[in-house]
Amino acid sequence: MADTNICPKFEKALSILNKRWTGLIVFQLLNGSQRFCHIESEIGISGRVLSERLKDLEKEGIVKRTVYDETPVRIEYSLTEKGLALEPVLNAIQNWADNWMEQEAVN
Amino acid sequence: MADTNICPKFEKALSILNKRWTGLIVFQLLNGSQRFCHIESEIGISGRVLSERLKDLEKEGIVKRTVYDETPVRIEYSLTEKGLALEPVLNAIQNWADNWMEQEAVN
DNA sequence: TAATTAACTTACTTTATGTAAGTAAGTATA
DNA sequence: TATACTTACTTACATAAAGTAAGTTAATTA
Repeated sequence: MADTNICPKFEKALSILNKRWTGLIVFQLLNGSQRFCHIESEIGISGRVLSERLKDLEKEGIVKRTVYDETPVRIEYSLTEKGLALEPVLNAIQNWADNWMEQEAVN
Repeated sequence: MADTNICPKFEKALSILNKRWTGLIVFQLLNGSQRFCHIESEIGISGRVLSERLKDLEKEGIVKRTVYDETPVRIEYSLTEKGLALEPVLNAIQNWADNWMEQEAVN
C-alpha cells in the first residue's frame, strides 16, 4: 500500500475489518463463546478460511481461543474486551442496513 | 455463500463494506467530491481496482459520478445520501481504532 | 512536436478464497 | 470388533480478486 495521509490507526483498523468474513465472525461471536464447527455452519464460511481468520483475529487480540481440557477436548472462541468493543461498529452497520438496504434476493 | 440465520440486509451491507478499499473510498469521499486521480493517490489504491469499486459503489447507490462538461471534461465522484449515511459507521471504526489500536509501524 | 494530465482499460502476475479430501483423537452404534 | 461419525483442523488444487505496468483517448502545455 502506498503512503497516504490517513490516520494509521484507522487504516490498520480498516485493514482488519475490511477483510472478508471478519465482520460476520465478530458479529457471530457477539452472541457468546462458540466452537469452530458452529461458527462455520452459522455463517457459511469454509473451514480453511475460518481457521485462517481466527488466527489473525487472535493475533490482533480481538478473539480468544480457549481449550477446555475435557475428553474430548472442547475448544471455544470468544471475543476479548477489544473484540467486544467492536459492537458499536456492527450496530452502526446494522442500523445503516436497516435504513438503506433494499430487501432483495441475495443473488 | 451458504444459508445463514443472519439478517440478509446486514449481510448484504457487510458484503459491500467488507470488500477491500470500500471503507477507505467512502472515508475519503466524506471530505467531499473528488476526482479519480485524487482518490487514487490519496488512498494508494490501484487505478484498476478503484475503477471497479467506484462502479460497484455507484451501482449500490452509494457513490455518484458527475461529468462536468467543460473542456477538458471534469469527472467527480461524491457520496449520495445513502453514502453519507455511512459516516456513523466510519466514525465508530475511527473511535474503536483510537481506543484499541496500538500505534505501530504499518510494515 | 514532444511531453503531460485525466480517466480509464488491457494484459499479465500474485494473492486470497473456495472446494474437497485428509488427518488425529475420541465417541457411538451394530 | 469394525464401521461410522464428530470436532478441529490442515493440505492440495482450482478459481476469483487484487496488484503492476503499460496502453488508450482526448485535451493542454512547453
